Amino acid sequence: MPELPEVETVVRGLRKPLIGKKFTDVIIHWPNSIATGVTRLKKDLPGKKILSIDRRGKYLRFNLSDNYTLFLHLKMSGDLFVVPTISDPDPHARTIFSLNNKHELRFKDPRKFGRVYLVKDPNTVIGKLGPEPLEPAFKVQNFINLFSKRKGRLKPLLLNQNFISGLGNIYVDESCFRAGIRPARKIESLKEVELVSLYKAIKYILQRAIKHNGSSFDYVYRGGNFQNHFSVYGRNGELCSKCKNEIKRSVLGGRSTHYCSFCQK
DNA sequence: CTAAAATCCTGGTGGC
DNA sequence: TGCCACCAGGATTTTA
Repeated sequence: MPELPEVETVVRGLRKPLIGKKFTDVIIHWPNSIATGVTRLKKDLPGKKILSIDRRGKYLRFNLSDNYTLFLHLKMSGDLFVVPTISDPDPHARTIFSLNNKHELRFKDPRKFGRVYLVKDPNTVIGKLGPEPLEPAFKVQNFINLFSKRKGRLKPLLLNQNFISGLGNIYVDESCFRAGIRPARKIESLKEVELVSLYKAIKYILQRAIKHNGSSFDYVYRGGNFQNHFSVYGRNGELCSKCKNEIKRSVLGGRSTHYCSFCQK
């Protein structure tokens, strides 16, 4: 489900209720989601204190005491809530992290694609991720350099987390629209001036989406409203806001793709 | 090599 | 109302 702006929004919301708390237990309703093993998680997590929470790509990272790191990936339908232990049970809560203050962190995930990792070495989880698009150190020249020797279509490359981290289906389509580039463009055909505008578009779209607390959908609503500002995503059949031609939909890399065939070259 | 398709899953929607 | 095909914000693996 969530891409960089949604994960960032979740992280910001979890800091206040979680930092300084300790895990006391973990209840696992879907063992397949525990990527680093049910036994290890049950044994090693209780007693660990949450020192800080941040994000790397689409992974939430909990920095714990004793140099442990807990990573959560929400995949398509995951979400996280901190609620009192006495709250009504949630049928979609696949993993429940008990805390030492009569509250618990619930990993809600209807589609069960989400994953939990508890590790000592963070690189085993995030070691291969590409650069963070919003890091100040990530300059336009760094972005341009990424494209050398790359082949194929633009969109699948931007979705590759080892190329650049954090982008997903929505924000790739929106960024391509803003840059005036078709998602299906061949990498080799991209001019430097186009990569510059793509770089700017990605930063602009992600920052603006974070300001709106990300995007919400019917079945995963978390308060964000950037879905009301989509230019092309999910708007196939509607008219382009810039040129009034029809927004098209195609399938690229197995993903639904939205673009304006007039504005995007 | 690239690229599409299948896979992991549930749930909502729209057509008939 | 029921049934069914299809769709979904991700990412990896298999097949062509």
